[in-house]
Amino acid sequence: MDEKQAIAAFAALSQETRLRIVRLLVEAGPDGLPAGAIGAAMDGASSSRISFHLSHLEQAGLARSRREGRSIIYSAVFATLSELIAFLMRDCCQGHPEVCAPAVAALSCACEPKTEDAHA
Amino acid sequence: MDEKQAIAAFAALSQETRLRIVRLLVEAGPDGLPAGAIGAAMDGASSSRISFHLSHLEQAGLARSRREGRSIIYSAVFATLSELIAFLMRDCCQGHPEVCAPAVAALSCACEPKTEDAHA
DNA sequence: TCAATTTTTCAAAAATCATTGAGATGTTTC
DNA sequence: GAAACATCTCAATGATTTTTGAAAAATTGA
Repeated sequence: MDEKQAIAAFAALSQETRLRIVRLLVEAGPDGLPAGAIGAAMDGASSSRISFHLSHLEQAGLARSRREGRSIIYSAVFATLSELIAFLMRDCCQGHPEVCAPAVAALSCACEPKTEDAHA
Repeated sequence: MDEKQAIAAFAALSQETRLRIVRLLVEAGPDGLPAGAIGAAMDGASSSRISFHLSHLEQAGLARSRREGRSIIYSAVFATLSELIAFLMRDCCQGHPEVCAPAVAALSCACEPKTEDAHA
């Protein structure tokens, strides 16, 4: 991930509705959710507003879409999220392990850092 | 770090000049750099422009300032960067270890994830 | 084919953000 | 105290982003 992509991703995540959509899509997993359901989850925001934010997220590489019947299903692009975390760590760790280490340690989710020779 | 803080941090990082300033400050370490030196490093941007971006970063908790003689020295707030990474991981990992694990593995910086019982 | 459903597109209005330049503030040196 | 230095504040301007509402496209079912 280069600087441009990172900036686009940060911009996409710096808006309340979009950040909430991303969280929703991450929860939803690879199957994703139809645009309508996403809108309903966002205080029933107008369809054009949701469409705007969804295409913004897609533009930033954080979501992808596929048509299924008359619905359009959006799902999170986990690779981009992963790359964004890596970007942030690369940028922030330069000689400062005290930045990354706590973040990794604070990780109370299902992620187990692969400790077997993880120096890519 | 709550949603509001995360949004502020993402917004701060989603602007080229600010992202570059953050990188510079991270490189500079805890000693930081005077505003003038930061401006000089940014293609010699005008002082008011740099001041605007620096106070934006300070507002977002990503930088702090102290006066030293006639200079004002800015330095990175590593804790916020760390929390932002943790926020992103928390959000993105929910049941999806394949997101975090590669990011952690891709970590080619000096950060060694503390593997001794790091389940805080 | 017609009507209903789902979502997008588009243009206009509103809101927010970035840059500029002038002037103000605090600090040091003489 | 005056001059020089480093940075900030403020108002004006321009640029970008967000929201809204109306209309258009794609799909399904009768």
